[in-house]
Amino acid sequence: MKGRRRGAALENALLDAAWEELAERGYAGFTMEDVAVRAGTSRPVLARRWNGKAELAIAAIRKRMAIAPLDVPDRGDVRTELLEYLERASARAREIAAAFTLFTSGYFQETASSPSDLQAALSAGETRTLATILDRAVERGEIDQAKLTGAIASLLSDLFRYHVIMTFSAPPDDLRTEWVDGIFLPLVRRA
Amino acid sequence: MKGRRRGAALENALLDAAWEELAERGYAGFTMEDVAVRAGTSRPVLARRWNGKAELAIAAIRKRMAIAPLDVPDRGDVRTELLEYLERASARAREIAAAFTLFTSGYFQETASSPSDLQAALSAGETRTLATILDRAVERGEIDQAKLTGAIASLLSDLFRYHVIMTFSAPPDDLRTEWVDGIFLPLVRRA
DNA sequence: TCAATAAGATACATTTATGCATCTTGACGG
DNA sequence: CCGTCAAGATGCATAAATGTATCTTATTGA
Repeated sequence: MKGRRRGAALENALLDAAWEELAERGYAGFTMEDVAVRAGTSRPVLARRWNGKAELAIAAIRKRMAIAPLDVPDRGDVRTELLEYLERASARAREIAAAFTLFTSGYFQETASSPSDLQAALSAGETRTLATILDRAVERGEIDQAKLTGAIASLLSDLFRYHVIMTFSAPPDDLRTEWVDGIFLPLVRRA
Repeated sequence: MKGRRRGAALENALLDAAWEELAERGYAGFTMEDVAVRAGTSRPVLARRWNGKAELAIAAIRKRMAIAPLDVPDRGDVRTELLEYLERASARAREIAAAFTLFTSGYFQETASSPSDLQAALSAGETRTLATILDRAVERGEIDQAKLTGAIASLLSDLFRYHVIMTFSAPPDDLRTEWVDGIFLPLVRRA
């Protein structure tokens, strides 16, 4: 027996339990009951804090996303920064996959939103980070502004997310390197 | 009153109704009851043919995928063939999105498969089509075999599917053209 | 030390989807 | 023309999940 938890300590334990359930079973198999059991408590405790499973799931994902900030500092070199960006994003692969099951599993049918809204809602910081890296690279003269069309500017994050969504896991190191050296940089490098 | 349907005619009507439900609500909101009502019949008629909603949904998607074959004939030019490939694939956007909601909404948790199995199961023909186009292009000497790494060879279909999954709609014409002319061909063109 | 508050347990009603059993009736084949 | 079989309707039992009300008890703060 380790006593009775209260306030923030309890809430953290509840969100952690919710996250583990989400990561293991996806939003489809996500139930308040299972979360309560895993957290060693009962449903009313959850019901007092969140209205329904959707709210709980979002709160759990948000907390988890906040753990690993995605900002990449200026390293003086695009390639280094892009690889670092992909590496950090990879640490969030399971969070992204979990968030995705949320949107395709009925949440979006209530809010009438499509999964791309997830991009705006949860990974706003992610795309901003990439944009910042590319802006710096343009300033340095490493890449050509004119070659940065919309499709190309989002190419790396698109490839990354597609991989995560399809495999439910992070892209391996060598694949990330291939994206950067074999695809992205050749397309935008200054002539 | 248009009389009582039987056999194959009835089965087609059931699968069509199931497909419309899937496309409208996604797998999460997909119920046998709703399908039966839409088809103008009752649940036992469905239960006699399929065991559960997963089987029914898969049958509906399969039937739908079979409508528009994806083979692209030899046009003598890669660019033409790639654009045609993307155009035909676009006609299937809703099918792909619907299939995807199926896999992320609980079906895969029963079968312990990840969404990439969907790729293998449902769009095997799709990737084969692209591979065929690229093989022809290599033979013609239009693109460089050595440049066709794994990530690049699947680049177009990856971009296409990512777009479909995120927006639940087909990529517009100009975006497809940008993928081909602005991204893919520059990467693989013979020096 | 004690009162207030919230954690935790338990029980009940409700909702939603499903499987199955039964029964009537319409359509097709011999 | 009629018998057979399946379509279609209806009802019931079940299972899973949720919301909520109630009650006990541990913990915190005055």
